[in-house]
Amino acid sequence: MYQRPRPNVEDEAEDKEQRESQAPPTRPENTNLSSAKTAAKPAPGDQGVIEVQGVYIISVAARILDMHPQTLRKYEKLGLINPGRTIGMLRLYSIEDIKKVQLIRYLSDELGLNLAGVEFALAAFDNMTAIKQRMDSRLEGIPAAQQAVHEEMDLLFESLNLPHDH
Amino acid sequence: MYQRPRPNVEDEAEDKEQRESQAPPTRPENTNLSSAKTAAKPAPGDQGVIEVQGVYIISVAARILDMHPQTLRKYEKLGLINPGRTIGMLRLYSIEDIKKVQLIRYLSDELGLNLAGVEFALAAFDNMTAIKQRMDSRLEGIPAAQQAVHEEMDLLFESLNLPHDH
DNA sequence: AAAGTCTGATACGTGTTGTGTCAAGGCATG
DNA sequence: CATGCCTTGACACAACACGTATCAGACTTT
Repeated sequence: MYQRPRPNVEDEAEDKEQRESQAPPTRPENTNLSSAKTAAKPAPGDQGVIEVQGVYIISVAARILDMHPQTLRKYEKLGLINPGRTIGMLRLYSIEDIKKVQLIRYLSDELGLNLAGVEFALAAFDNMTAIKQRMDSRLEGIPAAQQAVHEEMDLLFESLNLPHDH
Repeated sequence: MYQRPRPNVEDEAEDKEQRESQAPPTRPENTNLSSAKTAAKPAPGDQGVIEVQGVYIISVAARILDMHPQTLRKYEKLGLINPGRTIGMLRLYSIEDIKKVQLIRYLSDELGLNLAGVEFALAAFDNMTAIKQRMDSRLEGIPAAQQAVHEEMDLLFESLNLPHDH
């Protein structure tokens, strides 16, 4: 019933990367817990290179979202989200991950989409965002055209009934 | 579970029209069967104004599509399709209606979307098509910009895994 | 008049979805 | 090292969605 994820418009560029999950997660090179578990403010000695702003393990993320941890694991298995990992393979949910789950819940609960539909919609958003940027850079020297494209693409996003962000 | 249809980007323009079904169908002014039922080629005396190319009653449409008539009625009740009517309120399926049902079936069977997802996808296609045209007309004097927008929007359509047409 | 369609309702089998639980093992921390 | 939370994988269950099917009573078409 479930299909492989749709071809992404960004594919021609980066190709060596993680292909929006679907492949089993791999152990990261360097991360450990002990600064996560609750909102991990950057350690005083940090050089600000990694810049972790808020990272939660699954139990905390589930409590924040008021969802079952198994649901989050299921979403990840289906490729809908892609949280980071500690060296010990613990899932680490960033603010963006949390927001994405909230978007998924909106699409599912409010619009009535099933998970295949959510996958489709997320891919559509990503592709629309990418295309918008591509058009923007292709119209570099023509500010009037950039303006028109911006306005119309924003209209398009609004027409898809999104809550606010993304 | 089901929401009202999303706001359409074309709304600001035509507003008196049929709002993509959802309202109960009304009796048309002038149509009768007798040239439909099988592919109705235009009668010899036709002035070519109406230009009916192929119109089928529900039983024939269901046979063509290899689907149950109840399924077609259900799609219409949900606002996914909007076939014409005879004066006697018999449904008349045009070639475009048939194609739309085939698209619905593709989205449902192949991509696994439920009907809410199909509604979302169809609305997305319509809005994308409308936005593309609006951008095109706004970029009238700038062929280079029109070219870029056309190419990128076509890319976007491709990325949504459509079969071919639409 | 016969055949087919209309609307509206009800029903049923199958599949999806969120949630829940279990087992066996690994990591973090006191 | 013991405790607690995490990991993966599997299985289960209630509620719901969907396509199909059927019925009744009225209307349309030929």
